[in-house]
Amino acid sequence: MKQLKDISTEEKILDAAKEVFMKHGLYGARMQDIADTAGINKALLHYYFRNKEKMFDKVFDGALAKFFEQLDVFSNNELSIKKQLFIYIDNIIEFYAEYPQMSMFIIKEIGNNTEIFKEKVHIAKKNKTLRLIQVLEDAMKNGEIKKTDSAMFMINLQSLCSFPFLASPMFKYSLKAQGKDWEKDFSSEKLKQSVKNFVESTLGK
Amino acid sequence: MKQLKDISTEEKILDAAKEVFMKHGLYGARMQDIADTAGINKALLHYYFRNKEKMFDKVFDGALAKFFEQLDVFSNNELSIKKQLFIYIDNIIEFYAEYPQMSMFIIKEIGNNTEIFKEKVHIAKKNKTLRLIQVLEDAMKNGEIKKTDSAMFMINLQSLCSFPFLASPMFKYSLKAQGKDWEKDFSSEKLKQSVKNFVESTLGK
DNA sequence: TTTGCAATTAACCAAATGGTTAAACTATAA
DNA sequence: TTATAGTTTAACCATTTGGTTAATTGCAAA
Repeated sequence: MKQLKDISTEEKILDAAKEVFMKHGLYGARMQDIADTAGINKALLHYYFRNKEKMFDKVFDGALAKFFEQLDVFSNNELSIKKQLFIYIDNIIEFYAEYPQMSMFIIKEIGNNTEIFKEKVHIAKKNKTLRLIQVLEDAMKNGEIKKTDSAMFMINLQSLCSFPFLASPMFKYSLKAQGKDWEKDFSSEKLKQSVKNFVESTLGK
Repeated sequence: MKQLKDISTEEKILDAAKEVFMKHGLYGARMQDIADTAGINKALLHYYFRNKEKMFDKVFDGALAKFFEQLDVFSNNELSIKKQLFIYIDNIIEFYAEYPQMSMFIIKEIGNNTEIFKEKVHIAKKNKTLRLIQVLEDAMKNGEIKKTDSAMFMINLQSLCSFPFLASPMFKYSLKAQGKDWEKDFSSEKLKQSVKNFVESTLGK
């Protein structure tokens, strides 16, 4: 029972920390806010995690690990490149639907401290090596897909998948002003289809 | 000379405020940081702008006005819809190249306080009414362009144009890890072309 | 030169914030 | 029941932060 309660409190804190850090970032997040969100005394935060930065690291590392998990698809050489891309699109969009603030979170922290990020990514990636661009260029040479600027393709792909979630407050507002309804006009499924269309028209033969 | 100096100091403060607010947002920005960046005493900030929020408003209102300026193209009915879109793409990408943090800035503030944002937008838009979606749907009915989900098209378009600038720290890092160089592989011109290709293949007949 | 007013600064204040500590509580093993 | 160890809390501390104030500087009109 003791063990169970321990985990529960630590869990409560981590959940609250995730929420608050995602919203405000390391810099803007307030310890009291996290404590209130978790429904516990502020001192407990320091009891479980020595200080703000250590707590932030825990949250950030978890986020990063989940982020890199999505890239595993491209290690599967048995699938065609397009199949791999389609699976990746499904996964990454579902991931962003669950953690809409994730890309902003990562972008901000990467910008604030490139060196530490480099180290963290190294750990999160473990032995995995991501070579999406290489995989793409190989497939282009094979004639498996149309030739195109591989780096720009990757940028476009990431843009299409993550921005809608990041910017949903803006889109909600903008669509409403034009007599549309975000909840009706947007869904993860629609976005998946739309991104796949983009891939098809860019790479498909 | 007095008048000129006044403007110069106020200008210095606004430039510094823009820089710091863009980087950290209202919540995370520090008045001392702004003062240091402007190279003046902190008290001067309160001398020219009563307080932090008022100063933030000035910066935010300016940003918002510039943002909405880009939408003027769609009021020009003499150009074909595709021409309008191409001009918009050129303008908005150049805008983001100059203010890379702008969309994150707007998104964050819209999310934090929808009501105030609504009011600000109302002022920034003035008499302009934006009906990009309506314009698109009309052109589809005319047979001027291919039929597609207009809301999703708008979302995709915004994603492609603004995310690369937002996420440039991430892309820089990611490309480097794959043996590529962001400075070489990415340029506003390349992005413009890429987005235009997207428009062409989505709407073109 | 002197006067007067706007611009600028150093020093200060109250509130907020990250962090600490000692006491109190809780559950379990003896 | 009691001793013990882990858990939780209220009260506190030092620093930071937004904001104020009174004094100083600079400059233009008299």
